[in-house]
Amino acid sequence: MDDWLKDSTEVEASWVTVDLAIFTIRSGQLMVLLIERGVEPFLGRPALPGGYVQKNETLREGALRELREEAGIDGNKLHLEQLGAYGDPRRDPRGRVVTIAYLALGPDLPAPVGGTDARRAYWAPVSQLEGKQAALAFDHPAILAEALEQVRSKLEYTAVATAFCGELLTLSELRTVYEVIWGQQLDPSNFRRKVLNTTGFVKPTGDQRFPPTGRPAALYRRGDAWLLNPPLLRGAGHTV
Amino acid sequence: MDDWLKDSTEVEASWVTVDLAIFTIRSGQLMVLLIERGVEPFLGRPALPGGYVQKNETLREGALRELREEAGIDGNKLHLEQLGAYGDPRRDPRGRVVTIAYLALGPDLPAPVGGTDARRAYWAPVSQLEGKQAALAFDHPAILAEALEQVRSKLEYTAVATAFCGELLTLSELRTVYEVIWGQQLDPSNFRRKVLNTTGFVKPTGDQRFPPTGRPAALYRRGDAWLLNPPLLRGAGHTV
DNA sequence: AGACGTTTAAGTCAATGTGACCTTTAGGGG
DNA sequence: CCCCTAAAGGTCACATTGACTTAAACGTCT
Repeated sequence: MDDWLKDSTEVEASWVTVDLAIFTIRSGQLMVLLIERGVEPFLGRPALPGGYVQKNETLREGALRELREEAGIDGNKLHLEQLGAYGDPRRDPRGRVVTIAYLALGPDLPAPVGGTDARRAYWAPVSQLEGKQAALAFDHPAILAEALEQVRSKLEYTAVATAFCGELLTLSELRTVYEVIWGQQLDPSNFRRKVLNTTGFVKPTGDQRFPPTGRPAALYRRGDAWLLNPPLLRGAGHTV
Repeated sequence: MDDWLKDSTEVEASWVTVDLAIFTIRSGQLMVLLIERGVEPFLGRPALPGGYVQKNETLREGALRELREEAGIDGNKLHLEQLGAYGDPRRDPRGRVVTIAYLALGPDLPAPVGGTDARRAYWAPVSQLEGKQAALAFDHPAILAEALEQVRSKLEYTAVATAFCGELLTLSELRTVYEVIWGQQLDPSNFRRKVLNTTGFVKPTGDQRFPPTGRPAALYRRGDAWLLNPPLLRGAGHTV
């Protein structure tokens, strides 16, 4: 890169990486995808998957590539949005590394495979990680915390909850997403009323799904609306 | 920086900058601070203020420094939050430049002075910029658009509106912030009821302010609450 | 001093949304 | 056929909202 770009000796080039906070719901728990680092620094420590942004790719393309390489996940199937940039000069012992964190949400995803820089990849329950600041490498505890708050908050104001469900979903499934992520029970009847009265949240397909026991559930598809108006607030009420 | 960092020849170092979308309200209009570029590329074109992140400073510290250098504004007085990272490899003709956009909001700020890379700095009414995609340099039209949507949305769910007011504020001032940014009139009486019923939005001081005409207005201070529960939604209703 | 204009403050009321709870419906299995 | 279970649909008191009206507290003008 040309040196005339710099207008001060205090400026230096940086490495730019993307890190991914990938969430899914498995066996009734909110899970985040972690890797065990196969290279220094933090060799052997758990971390969020990620890697260097390459030449000629956008940040989002880099995130999609790492999603495929490190987690073996096809990014077209899930929701991907930028979370923010983390650039504390001391966040990486190797030097100035600015990372762009991405948030990815998907339905029950396949068991991941290890990638290039990772010994192995696995789903970790979020409940076991919260509070344990020391576990993850780099500033990944902070990134994970912000990602979690982002998810919990976006459930209220957007239809992002459908990203955790498959193409066809029942209202029970959707309600379970909220219950797992908010850690609080919701009234099934009121939830149904709220969702169906919010235009564009879900649209009926006419089909049904037959659970092992109980009345069959109507199947829905994601609607066109993204912002929920009015929002679906997590009130203090009804924590069982 | 050590070369062993790179794990692929496809990886390259990047320049990292911060760009600022600084908003204030002046003469009943939402204004954004623009500079006229004094260097290539886009020489002479209007742009958001910004510059390179220096060694040993965090991204936020870089944003605060640019705020001071390019706009002559003390960052301690205003609200500063990160908006997101923009890293399309074609966004800067000089090469790979990843910029971290920051959003800054403040009460009626002083007339700005030009800085190092800027011929001059000035407040531009947002209403004159919206839609005119060609005016701003780089991808700053997109950054400005996202910043605006962020502000409009955050007014609903957070107490960020107080950032546009001074330390002491009246409910009319606060309502005007909403009206200017949303471009829609609000019912004074209902607005008052909503704000005062939201615990922690504002707290009374006991003092009064005497306008040139009319009944004196009670003075309030910012409250402790950041998230508004329930939110203050901009319904379709009451557009004058 | 008193009437007036202006702005803040407070009150009314119908319509709507919410939380808690109950009843009915439609399956599968003993 | 009855029981269990989960979905679907309904009830009702209560809180919130939007539109509107009324009262209070200034400065100013006559």
